[in-house]
Amino acid sequence: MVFMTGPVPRNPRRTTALSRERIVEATIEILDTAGEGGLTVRALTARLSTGRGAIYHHVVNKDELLAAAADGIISRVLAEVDSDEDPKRAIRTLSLGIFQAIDEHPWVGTQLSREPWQPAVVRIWKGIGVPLQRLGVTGSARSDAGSALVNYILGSAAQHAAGPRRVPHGAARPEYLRALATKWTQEDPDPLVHETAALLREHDDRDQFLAGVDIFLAGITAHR
Amino acid sequence: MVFMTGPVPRNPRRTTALSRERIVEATIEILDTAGEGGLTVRALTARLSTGRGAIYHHVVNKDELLAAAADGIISRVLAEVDSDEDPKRAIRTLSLGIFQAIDEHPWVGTQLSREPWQPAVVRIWKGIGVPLQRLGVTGSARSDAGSALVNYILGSAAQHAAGPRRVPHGAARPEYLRALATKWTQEDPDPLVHETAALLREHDDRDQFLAGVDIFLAGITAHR
DNA sequence: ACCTGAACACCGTTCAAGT
DNA sequence: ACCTGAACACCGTTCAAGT
Repeated sequence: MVFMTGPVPRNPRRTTALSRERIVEATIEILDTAGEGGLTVRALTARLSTGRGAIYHHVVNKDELLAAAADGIISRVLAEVDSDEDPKRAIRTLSLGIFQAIDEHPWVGTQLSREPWQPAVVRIWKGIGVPLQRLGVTGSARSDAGSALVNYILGSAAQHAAGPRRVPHGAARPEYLRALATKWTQEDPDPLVHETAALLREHDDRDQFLAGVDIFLAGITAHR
Repeated sequence: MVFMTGPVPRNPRRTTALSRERIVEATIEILDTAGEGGLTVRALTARLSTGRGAIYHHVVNKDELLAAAADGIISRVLAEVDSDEDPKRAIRTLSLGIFQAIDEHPWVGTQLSREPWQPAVVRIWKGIGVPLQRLGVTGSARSDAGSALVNYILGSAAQHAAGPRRVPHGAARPEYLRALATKWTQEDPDPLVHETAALLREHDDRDQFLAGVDIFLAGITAHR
């Protein structure tokens, strides 16, 4: 005979105590595997084997959670950039690092466009500001140059995260781009659209992103 | 004595029939007055004096509604740009027009970053492509330049819509920027951060945006 | 102090029933 | 064909009750 004082709990109890770090870690795991739509307080508390209200003891709301998760990714990227490098090279390395991080974690691209003064974005401003200074750009010229670069990076990141990133580089990709190009040319007889559509078929997002960074660097130098 | 066959309907019946145009119009009105958070299917159908399911006869879902509303704003902006103008001037006019539209309708800034091939974004690509062509930029150089400019514009728009735009240019603004600058300098002893914070106090988002467009134009010319 | 999970006040979308 | 509004399957957040 079996004595039971209540229903068997569905989730085994945690072995480690809850903490902000553990919660953010689990948030990143869910975002990476299930995407932004998959991040719900219910999914998060299920994974952490805890009650729904528990996370509100460590974090004020879901927005703070997303900002903390994005900062977790971005701070790792920035930690890898060598600050002794040639300034232009440092800017290219930094930009590409952010681009690649967003390619791997598309939800970061969306998140960075949501709140300009969240920790991750301030980190990027600073990461761009240092090499610009070493490039000899000072005062309001540095503000302008920094703002231009940061907004370009964040804009490319968001567009890439929402679009081509979702299509793998494998078999499905050329098909997807061809369908898109066909749709454009059917809707619009303009030869400009036709030429753009043709280029779209063989373009690479990463290369195009880096070309944009170089246009910027050229403009900053010419501007002086 | 009064005969009633049922409860009095809470909303008076519409005088005009429902249509996609009327629905998009009402969507823009709600977004402008109540913001993105205020746009719910319930609020929309209440304003249109109809049942919740009615809009699904004209529109597939809420995403399509947001994309159509954004396209309504952007197409008006692009219609005003004079295509006979000097190409560089046309690019500045177009960029500023989009920036100002997003300053007035911040929800557009958020929406444009959500889906790269929505009608409003394709319209912007084309609007930038034409003057670039007239500037003598062709082939993959035009792809690169166009992508750089569009991503810069959309990135600036999203950041502006989410941030300083929310603070009016009146009395509250200097206070807000001073508080932000103070927060930065307290958290970080780096002199670079201090200098940036000082510049932040007196910076103007619109001017900084235009300075970025000029850096781009300089870079495109230098790049050639 | 920290955690639990039911309850609350919402969502977008569907669909049988009406006109 | 178009519309209605109840019903469905979710949300994020709160809070009394437990340990």
